[in-house]
Formats: sequence, structure tokens, C-alpha cells
Amino acid sequence: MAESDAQSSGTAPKRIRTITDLAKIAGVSPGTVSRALSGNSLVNNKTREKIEAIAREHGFRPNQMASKLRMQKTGVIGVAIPLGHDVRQQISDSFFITLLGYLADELTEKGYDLMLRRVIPAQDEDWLDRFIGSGMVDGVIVVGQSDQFDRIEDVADGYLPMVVWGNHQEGQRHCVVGADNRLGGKLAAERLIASGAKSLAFLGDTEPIEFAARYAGAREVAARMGVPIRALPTHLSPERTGKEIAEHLQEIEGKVDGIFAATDTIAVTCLRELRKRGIEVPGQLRIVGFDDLPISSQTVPPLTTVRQDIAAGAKGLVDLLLRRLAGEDTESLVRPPHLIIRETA
Amino acid sequence: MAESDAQSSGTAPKRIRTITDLAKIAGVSPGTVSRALSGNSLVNNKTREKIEAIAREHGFRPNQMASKLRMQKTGVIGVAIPLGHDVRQQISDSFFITLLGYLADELTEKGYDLMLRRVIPAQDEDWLDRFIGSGMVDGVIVVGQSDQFDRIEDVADGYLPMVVWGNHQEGQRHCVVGADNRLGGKLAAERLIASGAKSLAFLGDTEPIEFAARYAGAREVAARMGVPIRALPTHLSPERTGKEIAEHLQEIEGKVDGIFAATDTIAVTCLRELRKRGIEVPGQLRIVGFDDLPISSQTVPPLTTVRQDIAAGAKGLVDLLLRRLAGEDTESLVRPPHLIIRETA
DNA sequence: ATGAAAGCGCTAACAG
DNA sequence: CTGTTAGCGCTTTCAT
Repeated sequence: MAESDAQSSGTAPKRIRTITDLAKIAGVSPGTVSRALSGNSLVNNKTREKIEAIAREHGFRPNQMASKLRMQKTGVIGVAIPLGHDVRQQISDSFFITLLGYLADELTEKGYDLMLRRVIPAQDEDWLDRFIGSGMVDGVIVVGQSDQFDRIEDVADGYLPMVVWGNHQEGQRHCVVGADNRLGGKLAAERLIASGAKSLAFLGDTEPIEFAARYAGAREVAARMGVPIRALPTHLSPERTGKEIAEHLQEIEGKVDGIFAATDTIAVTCLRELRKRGIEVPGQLRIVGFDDLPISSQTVPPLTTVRQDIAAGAKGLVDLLLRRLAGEDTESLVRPPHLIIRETA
Repeated sequence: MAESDAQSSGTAPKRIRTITDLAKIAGVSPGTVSRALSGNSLVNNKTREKIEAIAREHGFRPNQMASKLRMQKTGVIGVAIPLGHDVRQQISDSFFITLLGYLADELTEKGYDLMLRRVIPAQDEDWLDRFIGSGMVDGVIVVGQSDQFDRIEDVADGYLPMVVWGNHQEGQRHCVVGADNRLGGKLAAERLIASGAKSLAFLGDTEPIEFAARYAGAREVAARMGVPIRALPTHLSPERTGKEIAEHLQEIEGKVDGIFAATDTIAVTCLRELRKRGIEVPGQLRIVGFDDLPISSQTVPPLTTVRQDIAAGAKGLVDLLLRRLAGEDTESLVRPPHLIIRETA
């Protein structure tokens, strides 16, 4: 294609836009062109070559919109990220974006395109129905339940090819893949206590269901061990958290000696604020995060955290979705998280 | 929709899939339904309400594929990430993924969907033509030129709605937005030298054009200042870089005292290896990174780096693309990067 | 204000 | 092996 640019030779002034145009030039019928280009049916080799040559020369490509309309499948998977609790939270959040990267890799490998849609449920009541019913996607992956658990449930029965990243609740109907957040919370609290904490705090928003489960797990352990625990709410938007955490730290100084951060992102920010205030970690205060993002091993001191394997999660999401696309009614996939002991607790 | 599920009432067993189905039920013509649902033309208010009611009750949504085929526009922007130099480099790379997040935010805000495609040029000769000609996207943003500069150039003249993130070269034809990498390289080298380095190294692959420009800038300064500089190649795939960097460090021990890392990701890894080897930064060795990712301020010591404003970049990409979609032949947008002095140099 | 009809560009029977 | 035909589901003149 590089050398043989047809531009110069004064042959074809009218661009060839459709399979029919091409058919005319090749002196065959549209049907034949379609067959030739899809490499599918039995077409005379000569004809095929001729058609392919013309197509190449003119840089012609069959219109996918038309093809897909006809074939009733799109080859694209929709990925929706509902931003429910905190509109200012951006897709650019580390965890989501990391998961998204893996999803892209995984889907591409399976031959699917990925259509990304960030939705703000508060502004768009039926984002999910709209996405599903749009006819633009063969299936949907929802990344994070946010505060949309019920809406997702509503849809789940009527729409098979949907898989959700998030928390699993007893008896829920939608297929979810994610870590056992409650267990993760337990691991975190146990570790904090084991490393000497006498009074705990959960740092992060407790509204989102995943976080609520983490907090619940921690509370359970705390109660059993007779250790107090309190919640220190923060927002997810990056600008605000810094300040909020600083304020919290001021407020709890001396009263709390073990912090369970809802996410590594929060933990890292917290670590930095602690360093600013000259508070020693883990000497005076212990911290455990959640996620085990790439950053977490790079902090100083390296962060003790509860790992959920994001790459495996992405793989699981895609795998289940493909099976659902094939008609199977898959179960949820809840993987146990693992405590990664580094140096902050 | 929650309570009034029509399932139970024995009314409508046949799901309503098309605008024509709905038309039948409403006792009007498909055309009217179309008009009513697109809220566009003048339709009797009663009819519209009736139609909307039915649509809502049945959870009906017009098929976008069909609509778009008809309208000849898709409302989706393609985002292609060519993985040219290092197939193992995943989309999950921090920088790309961060940019991608901002792009998603930005495009969503403008009412576009985003179709993500990771391409491996080596396996797919004409990824770009295919993407553009697919009829699935109204425009294309290419994130990173990788080794595909020429291919992108080939396409640029014939296809207006394309904007590329990457490096700008004198006289190029495709519209690019990005940082002035050469200038960034100069800033980095100047800083290293100013902070006492006597012998420099560029750590990273020098093949990709952006990196080549960074290296060139650094070389220019080094030459002018009479300081030696060498290239220490690494790969972009996360698993390998750690080892490669370790080997490089071994090899250059004592011979190099200033490292310009091609990206912050590399710099951070390098920092960790240095810490392992007990080499003091910036005492024995200085480091400057590139990008100013969120991590970079969190390292210990915090990383001195050359910032390119990713959010602004995303905004620029989208802005230019929209103008191109409107027919304007926009110029490239090259923003000067800024040296962020922290503690590693 | 609404209906009828003609496609958007492609694919898949069905005949030859 | 190839041409013909009938749509996929929607939008939009053109008439009424």
C-alpha cells in the first residue's frame, strides 16, 4: 500500500464507499463482493483476488455499522463505570483505571472491542437499560456497584450477558466477580491488632457497598477482640481527600493507633500526611490498605495491604461474560483476598 | 419500572423489539414513533406521551446500530493505542491509562462514547485504516505514535478527524498534541548537571519517537556542557524492567552519577533498585523522571521530574478532535513541559 | 400531525 | 460459483 498509491494515476475520481460501488467496478454483484471480503463462502479465487485488489487499492472497508445491523451482533463489549457516590470521582481513579487496562487487554485478546462509558446515575436514571438496550454492545461489564446495586439487580434477570465487578451479597441475582471484602476487612483488622493497635479507625467512605463490607469485616473482628473502631469518612475525589485526611489525623491524634484505609490510594495519601506530621509508622500508628496497587510496594515504608488480584479479576470478568454470551448462566466468582505484610503494620 | 412489571399481567407476551412493534401497539406508524422518541419533530403531545409510556413500560430502546447506520454518524470516538515497540507493554501502563481516564472523562462530558482499541501493528498491518474505515467511529484519537509515525502520516491527509498524542516533528502532517519532549530532555539534563552530576545516562528505550526526542534534548545539553551521556535501554513491560535496571545499575556503578529516566514509571522502579543496593539519592546518584505521574510525589525521596500535564493534554486532544469533526483543519498543540524539582536531583 | 415509502450498507437465503 | 432478492431497524422526505 505504501508504494502503489493510486492517487497519482488519474483513474478513479469517485471514491468507492460501498460494497455495491466496488461490485460495479469489479463487474460482479454486491453479494459476491461481500462473500469475497468476508473470506467466507466459496468464491472463485480469481474473482476474490480481483475484488481484494480493488478494495486494497481504494482503501475500501465494508461499513461495520451496516454489517453489524445485519448480523445482529456488534463484537463490542460495553464497560460501564457508574460514578454514584461522588460525582467528582473520576474514571482516572487508580484502581478503576488499572482494572480497565487489564480488561482492555483481555477483551482485545478475545477479539472484542471495548466501549467505555462513564455514567453518573444521579443525572441519568436508567443508564444501564440504556446501555444494554442500545444495540451497540453484545454484553456489558459494570465496574463497581457504586450505589446502584438495586438497579443492577433489577436488570439482572432479564439480561444474561452482564457481569459486574464488586461485592457479593447473599442471595443476589447478578453475576459478580470480586474479592471477599468482608474477609479482607477481617484480615486487615486482625493484622492491625496483631501488630499492636489498641484502637482502630476505618478511613474512607462507608457508603459504597464494597467499602461497607470491608468496614463490617473489620468491625466484626474488632468487636470480638474488644477493640474500639470508628469510621473516618473521606471522599473519593483526589483533591479533597488530602485535606480531609489531614483533618481526621488532627482529630484522632493519640486516640487511634491503627488505621484501616478503604483503598491503597487513601492509604498512600494518609501515609504522606502522617509523614508531614512527623508521626512514625508503624511505631506510633499502623496502617493497612486495600487493593495492593503497584504503588503500594513503592511507598516508604512499603504498605501492608490486602491484595485483590486485579489482573485475575479482569480475566474472570471477561471469562464469565463470554460464557454468558454463549448462553450459560454462570455463578459469581468471589476470590479470597490475601494479606500482604510489608512494613506499615 | 420496578413495580409495574408487565410480566405478571397476562397482556403482552411478545417483547417489543422494534419501533414498528411499538407502532402497532400504539396504533400509529413507525415514523411517528421515531419522531416521538427522538423528541424532535412536532408530534401531538398526547401521541407522544402515549408512545413514551409504552416504551417505558416495555423497556424499549431504539436500536442504535440501525439509527446510526441511517444517520451516518455514530457518536463514538475511537481511541487506539498502538503497542509497537514492545508487545508485552500493556495498556495497563500507568501513563497511557491515566491519559485514557482523562480522555474518558472529557469525551463523556462532550456526549461521546469512547471505543478503546489496543493494536499490535506487527500483527495487523493496517490497524489504522481498519479503525477509521470501520464506520464504527466518527473520529479517532491515537494515543502514542509508537513506531507508527509513518503510517499515521500516510493516513493524515485523507482523514481529517484524527488527533494523535505524541511528539511533534518539523513539517509533519498529522495533528498532534503533546509535550515538547526535546525541551523536556534539556530540562532534565540541565537539572542533573546543575545538581552536580558529572556523567549522565538515559534510562529507557530510545526507539519510540517521544523517547528519542527526550534523549536528543538531553544529549544536546550534555554535549554543550561537555558531560558524557550514554543510553541504557530497557523494555516497557513491567516484569522485565526491574531486572534490566538492576543489571544496568550494576554495570554503571561508579561510572554514572545522573540518570534521566524516560518515564516516571521507570524512574520509580530505578529508585527502588537503588534503595536495594543502598545507593544514596541524590547523594551518590541523581535521578530525573518524566511525566509527573501521581506516584512521583509519593516516592521517597520524592521524584524530581519533568511534568507534562496529562489532564490538559486530554482536554486538548478532545478539543482539537471536535473542531476537526466540525471541519476545521487544526494545528498541532505542543505544550512546554515543566521541571518539577523535588528531591532526587 | 401523521402515514407511506425509500433507503442507510450490508448479508444470507434461494435460485440458478 | 454467482446474481437476485429480501430484509436488519431506523429516519426522513413527501404527501396528505
